[in-house]
Amino acid sequence: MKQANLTAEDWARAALDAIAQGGVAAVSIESLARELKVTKGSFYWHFRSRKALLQAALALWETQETDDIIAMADEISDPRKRIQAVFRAASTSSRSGRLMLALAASSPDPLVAEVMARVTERRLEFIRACYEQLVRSPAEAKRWAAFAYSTFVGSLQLARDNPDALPQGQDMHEYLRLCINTLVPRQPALEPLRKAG
Amino acid sequence: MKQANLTAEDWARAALDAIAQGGVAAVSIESLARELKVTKGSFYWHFRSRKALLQAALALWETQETDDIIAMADEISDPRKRIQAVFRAASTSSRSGRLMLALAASSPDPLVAEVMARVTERRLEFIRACYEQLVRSPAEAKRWAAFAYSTFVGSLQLARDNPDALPQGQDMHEYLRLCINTLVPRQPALEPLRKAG
DNA sequence: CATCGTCCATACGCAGGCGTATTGTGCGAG
DNA sequence: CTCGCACAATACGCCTGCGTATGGACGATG
Repeated sequence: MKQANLTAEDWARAALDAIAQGGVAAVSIESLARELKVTKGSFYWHFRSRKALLQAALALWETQETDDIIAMADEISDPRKRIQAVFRAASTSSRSGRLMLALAASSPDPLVAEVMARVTERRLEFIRACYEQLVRSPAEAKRWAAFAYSTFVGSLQLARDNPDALPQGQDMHEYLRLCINTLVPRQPALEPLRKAG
Repeated sequence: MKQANLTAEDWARAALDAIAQGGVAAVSIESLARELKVTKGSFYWHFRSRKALLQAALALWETQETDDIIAMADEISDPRKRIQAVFRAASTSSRSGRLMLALAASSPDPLVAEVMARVTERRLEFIRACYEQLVRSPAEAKRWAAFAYSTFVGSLQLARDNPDALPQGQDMHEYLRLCINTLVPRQPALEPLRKAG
């Protein structure tokens, strides 16, 4: 009937679920034990401490996240389509977004901060590389990458906290199209004019 | 030498500081008391419970935030300059940004969720009204508003967690200019072409 | 000086979480 | 069968935080 023996990864996955739902602070050994229908005795056989559990959960998240997204996007050669694919992929998985936002929110925790910094760095670098083929200078590519990533993260947050603010259904597609079209320059040398203000 | 008697607002302000630094979970009466050099006895004279403190802090934040920003921006008549002003204002105050992100991260808490939803709603409505004068249809205005607000929130988060990702110093101005120029259509009827992909 | 209200300190009970120590249970190997 | 090991339950001490109860300290007021 039931899976008799738990593994360390089972605990790590449960921890990620808890994080997605209530943040890192919600990762308590005893509450996870209740959810897994066991007691602390089980936990302390698999892990030395709560800190070790968090490290395992973060490691699991890091590999999952990077593997899934980078692998998926690396198969697309056209840089424009690659950016679009990343955008669309991340806009669909709700849990993945919640998880990432919850982790980003726990940046005071140095354990989390280190992993988050590394993951964000890798994602930004990926996007930046896409833009390198679309704009004139490396500095421009960096700016566009930060711009696009910011929009992406912010949209996730808006979708989580104010779902009514993001147009739903058919209009959602229009919204995505607007973002993508705006964030992906059409000619290699296109950048907005500089006479604003 | 010292302000002998604390007020309820002193406690609320301290709570906001704690939230900005460690999230809502970091608001503990006893730690705040330590910081304020008093004991719990003081707190429970001013407030009935921790929940009451959070409510007061949230109320304080809501009025401060809306008053400051809306009042500042309402004096600018040109919708383009108004959007730019909001963007620039929010990009400068570090504490304000941290605070907002910390609150957004605590959306599971229904107390926080309600306030956040209301504040975000008001801000989005403000931006949407600006765009109404810049684009053709109301639906477009809503999309642009969500787009711009997402970029804004995401930039805050990037600035907090990966300050190196956002170009610093002089390049920071370039980044802001890129975002603003891209996010503020120059002619009333301008929207990106629809033949992408 | 006596008294009262305001503001805070002290002391307590209680709950929940971390980590440890000890004990139990099932199962494969010999 | 029994022995040993992987896995889990139980019980404990400790800390931290919430909330309460009660007792000052101190200034205003009469």
